[in-house]
Amino acid sequence: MTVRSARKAKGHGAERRQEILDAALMLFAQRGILAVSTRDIAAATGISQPALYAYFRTRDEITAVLCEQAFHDLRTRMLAAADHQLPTRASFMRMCQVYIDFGLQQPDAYRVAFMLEKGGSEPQETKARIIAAGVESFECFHGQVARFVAAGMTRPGEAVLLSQSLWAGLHGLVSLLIARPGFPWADHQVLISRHIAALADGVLLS
Amino acid sequence: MTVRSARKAKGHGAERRQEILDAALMLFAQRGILAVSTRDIAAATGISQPALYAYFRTRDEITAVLCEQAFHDLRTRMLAAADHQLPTRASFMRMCQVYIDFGLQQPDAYRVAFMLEKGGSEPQETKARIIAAGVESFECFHGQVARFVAAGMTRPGEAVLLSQSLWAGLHGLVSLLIARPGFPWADHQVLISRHIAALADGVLLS
DNA sequence: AGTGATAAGTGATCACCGATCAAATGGGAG
DNA sequence: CTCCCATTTGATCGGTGATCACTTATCACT
Repeated sequence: MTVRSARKAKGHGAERRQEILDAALMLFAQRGILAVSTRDIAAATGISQPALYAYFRTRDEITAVLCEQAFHDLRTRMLAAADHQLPTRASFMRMCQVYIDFGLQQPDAYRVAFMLEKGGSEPQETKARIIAAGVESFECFHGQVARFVAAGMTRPGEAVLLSQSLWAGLHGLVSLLIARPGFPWADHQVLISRHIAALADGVLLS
Repeated sequence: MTVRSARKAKGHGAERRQEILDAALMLFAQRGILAVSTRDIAAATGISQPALYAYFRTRDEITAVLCEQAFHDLRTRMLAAADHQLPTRASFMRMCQVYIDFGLQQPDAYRVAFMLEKGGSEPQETKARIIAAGVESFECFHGQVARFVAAGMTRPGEAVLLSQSLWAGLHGLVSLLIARPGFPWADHQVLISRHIAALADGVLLS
């Protein structure tokens, strides 16, 4: 009797799982999340469609895992950008820029986390994981904002209010640019700069 | 040969169409847009599912029409709120409040207009109508912002930049409150007030 | 090396979806 | 009363997510 059965078979266990995630990520970015079926993912991975369900309970769980990975990335970026930075207006704006860049570079993950329709059925546990990933990133974000509050640089108001308001301000631009790419936007660079400046004026003391 | 065939049959022509829209609106608000099928709408209207296609070419067209109606309402509200108002900071904040109230009161229409996933296929014409409804509302919004710009009350920058930035700021809070009702938000009233104040500080001259 | 247990993978299938079609229905015109 | 045709429908199509019993292939143990 072996203590642990290290069996791996064809799919090589976790490797197959990552192959599925890679194929799904590519297809999502290529055709849009809702336009990709489990059969598409299976075909791109090189396995049959039912085989997916050996690694993921539902289709939504695939998107959830991809979402978690993306938000882990966002957290890493925000912490890296803030590390050893004094709380100045410049670093405040840099933090905003990091958030916006993330959303525009990972539009699918961002969509899943913050813009998706509430599913009709009840994959509560899966959905909870997605929201938790977003919340975790927000809390990291809130931690950064709290530094500016502690430094006395912000307008009056509780830190959590300022954080949520600022977050909403950033999210608004990101989500609109993602959801409505065909809108006659002003030049993205200029618009983003002006928006960040407006947010800074709205949150920081002049 | 009659000049105009005023035939009306069972469905009484346009009345049936409105009945379908009413039933769909109720179901959308009740279960979420994606969780309502054409069979559900038909059953709630009291007709068979294929009968829907005599009034709407696709399911998406039903949501599009509901969306257009809702945005017509938003336009009406914004114009009513701004009528005969001098451009003051108070009226600026009132305009923001109207926009936010609309989004929170018509979350489904708002979702369709600004937060929906790009469909896999190509109902270009239907989608164009939805976007057009949103754009029309934005242009109305832009017209209001332009009044504050003309009055010299705003920070430097082109009017279109200020409008799009402000719109994004408002949209961010609305869309997040809609999409993530389970998030540990601060008190809505307080959060909205603080957010509007921040947007005013970011757009208007102090 | 041979064998049985078991994980991995599959074809077939289910219920449901949006959409379409030929056939049935029923109210107005002559 | 009869015909006409817009309206409505049951049946059906291809596609979806998910599940099932079954086959396949790998490993542990003799």
